Amino acid sequence: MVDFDPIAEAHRQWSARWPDRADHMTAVTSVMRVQQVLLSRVEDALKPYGLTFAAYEALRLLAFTRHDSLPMGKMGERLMVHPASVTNAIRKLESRGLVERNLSPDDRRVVLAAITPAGRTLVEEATDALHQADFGLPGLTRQRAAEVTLTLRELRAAAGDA
Amino acid sequence: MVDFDPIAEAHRQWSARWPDRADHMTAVTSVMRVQQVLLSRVEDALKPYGLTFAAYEALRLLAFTRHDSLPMGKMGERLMVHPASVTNAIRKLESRGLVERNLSPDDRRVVLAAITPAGRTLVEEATDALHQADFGLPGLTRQRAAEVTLTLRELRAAAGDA
DNA sequence: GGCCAATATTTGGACGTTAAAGTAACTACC
DNA sequence: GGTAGTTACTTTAACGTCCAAATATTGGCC
Repeated sequence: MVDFDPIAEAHRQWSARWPDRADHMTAVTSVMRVQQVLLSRVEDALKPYGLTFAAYEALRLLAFTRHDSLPMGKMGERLMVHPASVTNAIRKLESRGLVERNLSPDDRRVVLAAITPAGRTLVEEATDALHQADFGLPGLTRQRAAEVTLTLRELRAAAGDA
Repeated sequence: MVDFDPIAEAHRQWSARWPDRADHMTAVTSVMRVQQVLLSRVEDALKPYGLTFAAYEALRLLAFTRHDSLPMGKMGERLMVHPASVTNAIRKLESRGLVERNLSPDDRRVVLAAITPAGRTLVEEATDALHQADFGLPGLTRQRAAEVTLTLRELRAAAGDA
């Protein structure tokens, strides 16, 4: 616990000037902070495996895939990131031998990223670590986690996403 | 609405393998996504003023301050970011004449960042723009925004923050 | 068949964040 | 008073994200 919460303090400041706007501002600030803290927790758990969360997500996605490979573009869609971010993530994974890149035989514009056996082994270990860390949210019940997801889906909708 | 939600799809994948872990994973993923979308919306609104959200927050904080200035370290605490991030943000604002840096007369280790008249003018304009954009959350009621903040405070607590 | 538009990926640049190391200045204590 | 330790800030380096521009390949259409 902290004796001073900057978010609450900011809300106080806004309320004094724009009482009818403070709640939206604080909601946004809260999202930013939760993301920051959660990312930090998750990356702590992944550090022993030399993976960032972005790298982990890419690897995890490939491991889920039926044929262990996916076009770069599809990965960007699933991970909801810019194509350049996928290139960046896959390049590092490839240099560690966790992923391979091959041109698609059907369309040579397409690059297929495929997880290697080493990549599969690592991602399973890393997944165990994340499970043990409860994804940075120890103490949160399953049910509450599901409710949070619903609330955030509403927020995504309000922001024009999904 | 989108015809395919990557977060829901990911939840499906996790549920098939780790039914009792999927909810936490999805909650985390949702936070990351909401942050990404919200940041994008907010920065769209700030773009006409040449401000990023980080720069805006620094400027806004200084404008709230009694004497229009704050030590760099205090800014880092309030904004909940690393000292290096404050240095980075203030350097850019200073180069645009929106902020000044002065050594504290009391303690010459301390750098006081102070908002300039130009900075104050700009931050008020930018604040209006954010208000008009409802901080990227049009359609969300005040009440709902406040509820979201409470939920996120619970999440921060679960993650070990605040 | 041949040219133009659309699609897929990469490259380079700008920004934000953190961790770790370095510099300067203040404080405590013998 | 002089040395040791702490504190404040900056610098450097690594990573992630996005945008805009460049490259390559495919597909449509006259």
